[in-house]
Amino acid sequence: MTTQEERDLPYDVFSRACPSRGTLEHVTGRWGALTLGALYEGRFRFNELRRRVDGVSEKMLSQTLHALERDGLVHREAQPTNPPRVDYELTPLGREVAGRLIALIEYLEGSMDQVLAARERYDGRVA
Amino acid sequence: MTTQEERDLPYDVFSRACPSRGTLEHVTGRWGALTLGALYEGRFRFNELRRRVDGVSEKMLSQTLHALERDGLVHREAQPTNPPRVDYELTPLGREVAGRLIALIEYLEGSMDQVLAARERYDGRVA
DNA sequence: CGGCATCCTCAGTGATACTG
DNA sequence: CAGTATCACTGAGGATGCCG
Repeated sequence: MTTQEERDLPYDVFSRACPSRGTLEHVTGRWGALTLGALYEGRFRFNELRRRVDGVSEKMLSQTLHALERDGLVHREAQPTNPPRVDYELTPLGREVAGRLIALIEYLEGSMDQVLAARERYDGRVA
Repeated sequence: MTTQEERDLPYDVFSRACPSRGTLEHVTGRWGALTLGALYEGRFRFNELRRRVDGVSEKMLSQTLHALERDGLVHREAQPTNPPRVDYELTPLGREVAGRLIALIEYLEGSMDQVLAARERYDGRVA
């Protein structure tokens, strides 16, 4: 078995100081994951995204998009028209990352029956 | 292209009310992701885990493990000895989930050069 | 429409102490 | 060793208002 110590990668997310941990949090964070998931479907304007990611506030979506853009996962394209039009889409890198995230999300969605059953068992034992 | 509306799954994480969103947050949350990642390597005792997940507090690790156990992703095995000995390991379901998470993490770790470069470009444009 | 600035709150988090 | 309990604090995040 490969232990963590043996991995010895340049960017080890298990280390507190590694920048990869920050990026992982942008990607997997509450709104990051959902935003990437939504963008995996295509290219969207700000308010379209906002509607797709149910519950996200304007501020958090804006903040999330900035973080992802800075990390090179999302491309922002603004047209200086009036009214302004801004489109967001994944970069090739973002697409790779989002793809893996989607695999996780879809597996989880498909396993919710198991999860819910486990919860009932757990709560039954504790209660 | 498959739009979100067309998916129409029983558990849609994009919906605010869906329980899958809660589980996704347990899995991808700050400590959840790292804990699952660590447990993917094998079976560990509480304090062993604590050392592997750099920076996690006792309280947060405990809380994280409880949430993952409740969701049926982690199995907890306590021996009523003295001193007490408790081992944690992934369930089969947890192993599937963690595997997909690992794929994401490792891709991200391997792409950090790109990410860091993107950040410099971004910061350069803004500054 | 697509934001940014501000204020405010409370839930997530860490530190500390204690227990079986 | 493997936690639980308590407290204090920070910052994530929501609400509101304004602007190009």
